[in-house]
Amino acid sequence: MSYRRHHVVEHAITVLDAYGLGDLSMRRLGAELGVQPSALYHHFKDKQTLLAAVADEILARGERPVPEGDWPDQVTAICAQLRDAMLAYRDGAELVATVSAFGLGARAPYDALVAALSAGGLDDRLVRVAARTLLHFVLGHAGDEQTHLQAGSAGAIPDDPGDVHDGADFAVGLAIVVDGIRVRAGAPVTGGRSGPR
Amino acid sequence: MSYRRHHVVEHAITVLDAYGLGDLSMRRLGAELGVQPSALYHHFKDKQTLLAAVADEILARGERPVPEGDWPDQVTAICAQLRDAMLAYRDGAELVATVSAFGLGARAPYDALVAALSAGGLDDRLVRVAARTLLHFVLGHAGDEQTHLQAGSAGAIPDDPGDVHDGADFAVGLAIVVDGIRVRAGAPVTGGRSGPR
DNA sequence: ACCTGAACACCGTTCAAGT
DNA sequence: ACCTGAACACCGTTCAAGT
Repeated sequence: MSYRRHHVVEHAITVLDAYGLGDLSMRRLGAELGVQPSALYHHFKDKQTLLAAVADEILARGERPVPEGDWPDQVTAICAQLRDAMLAYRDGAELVATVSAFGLGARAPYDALVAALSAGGLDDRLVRVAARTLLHFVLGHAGDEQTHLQAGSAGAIPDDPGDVHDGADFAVGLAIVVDGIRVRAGAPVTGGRSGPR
Repeated sequence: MSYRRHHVVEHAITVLDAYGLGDLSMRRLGAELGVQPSALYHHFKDKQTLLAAVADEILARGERPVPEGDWPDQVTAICAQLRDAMLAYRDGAELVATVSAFGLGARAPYDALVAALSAGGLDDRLVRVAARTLLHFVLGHAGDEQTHLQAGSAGAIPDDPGDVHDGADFAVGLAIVVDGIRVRAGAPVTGGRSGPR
């Protein structure tokens, strides 16, 4: 819809990536587009709605085809894609988390997870709980990663618990959740090494 | 420290619970305490620091002794306590999530989880990743619950994916994560039913 | 140590009016 | 349909000065 509306979303992403979520204001956005702030309210009912559109666009830009395979492979791929999409822009994870906390945007990843889990034959209740649990992990972990990533290239960060936060940590955390779902689905647990102790 | 500082935190919790995080401003807090907003900066270096103190106080108020038992029992109890503490005050989950995203507060639950997992004999790397994964699940789920809980007693909420969000969903999600940790630790998976399919 | 008063540099949102 | 101009009701933070 509306060439102008899409243009606003695109420029909002530019501002977000350059200055961060805290500096993404309606006034600033209007000014940079050469328009009064009030003009933006012709395209978006409020700031939340604009942010939801921005989040959805960021997620859409990161979209990759879901690979062939069983549900654990697909779920892993969807989660990795979601993480990559959020980390691709400054404060991307915080933005998506904010927006989805209000129940506004970021439905695509949820729907993709539900589709993969359902096709895997899990029952509906488990599908819903598992999809949300995966999402909570990915959003939370990506938020942590981004905080620590951006702390390196900017202001100080306090003590910090947990330390590492690289791709390897993400893979381990994700494997924990996927294995947990496997167990609950009654599937054999193939991924985990089964005996350091 | 400082009788006055603690008094400010206590009143901030009152305001939070009555009007929500969006209405918890330095100016309003000052006004209700019969003090200029600038006076608050004698006790807290900025708003983030005040919010971190508020979050920590809310978590402290929800503290319960960790029960005897093996690590899965202890971890489950710690997570349930954390959830209850956040749900006890309006916007409690959102507040704790915000604050811990900045790496400022909410270290107590993380430390408690690390202690329980370490005592369970898991290796250090797994302990850290597992603790964060549990935290992401609990914060995310509690945030969802609170959004839907408060949507009932106030403004409208859009479509909503995932639906249920009661204590039972929390238990299932938590069991998924705990089982996943069990698998990775090489422990026998006792909790899950092992065969609807 | 704790607080006041005043200022600085901002916000989101609404609304009549214009083209 | 899309935008302007002006206003309303706010923000967080700093800082000299007071007691």
